[in-house]
Amino acid sequence: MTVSVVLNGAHSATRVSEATRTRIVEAAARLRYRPNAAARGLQRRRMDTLGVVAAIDGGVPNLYFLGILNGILEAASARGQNTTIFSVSHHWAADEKKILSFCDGRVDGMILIAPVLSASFVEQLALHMTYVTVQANEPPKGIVNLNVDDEGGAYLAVRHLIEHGHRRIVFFSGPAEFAGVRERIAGYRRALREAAIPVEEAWIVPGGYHLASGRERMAHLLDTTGPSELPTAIFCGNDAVAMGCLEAMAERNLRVPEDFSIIGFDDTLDACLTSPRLTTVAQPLRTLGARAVERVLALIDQEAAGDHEEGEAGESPAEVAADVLSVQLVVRGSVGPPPARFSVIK
Amino acid sequence: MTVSVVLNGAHSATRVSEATRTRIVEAAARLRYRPNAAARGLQRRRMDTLGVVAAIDGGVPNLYFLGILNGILEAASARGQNTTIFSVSHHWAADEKKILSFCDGRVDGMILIAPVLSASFVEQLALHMTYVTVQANEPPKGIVNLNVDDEGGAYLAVRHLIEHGHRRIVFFSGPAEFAGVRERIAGYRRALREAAIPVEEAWIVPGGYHLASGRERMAHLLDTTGPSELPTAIFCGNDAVAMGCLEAMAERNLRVPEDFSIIGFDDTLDACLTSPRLTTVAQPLRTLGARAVERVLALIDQEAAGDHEEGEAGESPAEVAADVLSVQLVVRGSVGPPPARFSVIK
DNA sequence: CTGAAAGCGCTAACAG
DNA sequence: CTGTTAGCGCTTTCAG
Repeated sequence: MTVSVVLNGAHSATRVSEATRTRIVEAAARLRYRPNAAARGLQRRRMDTLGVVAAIDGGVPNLYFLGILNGILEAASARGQNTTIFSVSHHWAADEKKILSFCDGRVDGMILIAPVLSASFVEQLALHMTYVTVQANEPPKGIVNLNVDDEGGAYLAVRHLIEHGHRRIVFFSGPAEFAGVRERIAGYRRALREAAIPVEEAWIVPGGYHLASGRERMAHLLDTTGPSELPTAIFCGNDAVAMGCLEAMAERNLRVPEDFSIIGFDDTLDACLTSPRLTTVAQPLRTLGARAVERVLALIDQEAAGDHEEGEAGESPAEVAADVLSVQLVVRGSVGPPPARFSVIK
Repeated sequence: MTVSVVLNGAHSATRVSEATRTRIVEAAARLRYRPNAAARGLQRRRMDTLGVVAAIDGGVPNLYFLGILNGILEAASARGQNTTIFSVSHHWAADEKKILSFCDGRVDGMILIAPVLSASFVEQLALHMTYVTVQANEPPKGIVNLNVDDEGGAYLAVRHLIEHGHRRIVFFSGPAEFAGVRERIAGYRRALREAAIPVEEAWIVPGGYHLASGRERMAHLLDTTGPSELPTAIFCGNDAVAMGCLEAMAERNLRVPEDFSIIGFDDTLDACLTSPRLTTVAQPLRTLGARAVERVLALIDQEAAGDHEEGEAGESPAEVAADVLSVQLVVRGSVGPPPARFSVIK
């Protein structure tokens, strides 16, 4: 009907007389007319909705997720898109079917946050849904994966320590299967190598990315190492681990940064709540989310266009934003010079 | 077609022969058939999706929201519902139009989290959408509003302080227009009254619910009050404010709980990250979210049923779960006896 | 400039 | 037991 035309804003060539226009608008108001999203979606083959798939619920508030989500929400809303959240367990493999079941046209595209992907799943999902990943463990070939510069961040952190005179630096790393863990180790190695400090393999300590793990590793280190063998600084794989370290030290009346320097990773907001406030490497979480939105939307549009005119492909592959975002060192109060108990080796 | 019947699980009386059933299932698999949510929604008048409206983005990660969201996500998913998030600015009034525009059938119901509602908006929204609120500033008549026992929580907190021997207790309260602020003040008064401690009106200090406000209020208190006039304990309107207090004190080398006892409210997870860990009043955030889901869903079902058979109304108003959830005191390390500098007044 | 007609993918009622 | 029919509310040609 004419109604559709006027209610959706003038449709190009078709102009409507002012008389009927107001008549329609009034009627709509009187009838409390609301357009129906389902019907519109059915017709337009577009729901204007993005799906976010993430393992939100780690028992612990997932600040990391919240940061990205804020970026997504903001960007999506700015482009008139809704956002629906699919929360999965941390066992991605167990929830693959569930995710697939969301491929029923209720969202136009998906953003998978820090997914643990299997090759077969990637393939299946691609069949039914256009999607991008953020910090996937194994960036699947052919899928857009947004990432941060883990290697560079770790390098920055460790170099910061070295510049303060530290040479005995332990790295409390993360679970091997997680995204970015390998890269952070590489950055740690590079910084040491550059300073001609030999890498002590035993000082790269793997463990979980949670507070308890940080506390345990620190406690273990403190309890089993002779005073002269202790490191002077700890580079922690994330902020939670760093906070665990802080706790373990507090329990033993050790001070930061006087007795040990501590540096974290992520800059989730709890980093400024510790005492002393944590020096850490900030990830651009919001930007990550916003960028993810841009990228899926681009894919969706491209696909929609492709349906109509198969040509015009590869129109601007040069314009795509980089998929690796840079990180930033945030200097706060948890790093100082090495304690006097060690002579600073020149 | 028969297809619909078999793909949706046996439809009561209509049984399908095993032969055609497998034929259909196979064909579906071969064709990579996916049902279409929009079409189904259009027909069933039900999207199986809930909307969550909240002001998520306070610049600061909103742990409060995240807690509720987790509860919602879990409960919704358990009942086969999706969740889409509508993020609004903190100026609810400015976003009323936006919220209304989401009433287009894409969600079957809404949960408004800590909304600031105007009477006219409540009315309008009710016209187009079934919804419940969580901790609305002014629980609108006739709308389900979930709440926690703010009064009781404050009472618990202050009594805890009193039991430790404190009698000089300042309350760093919240913004007057926020939900629960009045109630917490009432709880504070009740606890004091019960202990026959006169209420010093100047000790109920209003202010924002953020860290900086806590720091400022504490600094101001410390800087403008003679030592003999100082309180021995601070009851903070939320955890962020408590953390601000902690910071202000740390800056002056004051210790907790030796010099002052501090108690918070919310138990957002950062409460255990402070040093000492914060004694606080825990809100059942997850439960709040889960309960909200139950309630909207019940309303939606009821409404859907009402369309068919107008009767049978008021079938079980007694069964509805209470709308006020109880809170719990979480004792950690930030409360101790009053400092020796004050004699404990009997 | 306006309205009639077709159809998006699905479900529900009803004949074969 | 199976297939046909008629919309759900909207958009989009395409004739009046």
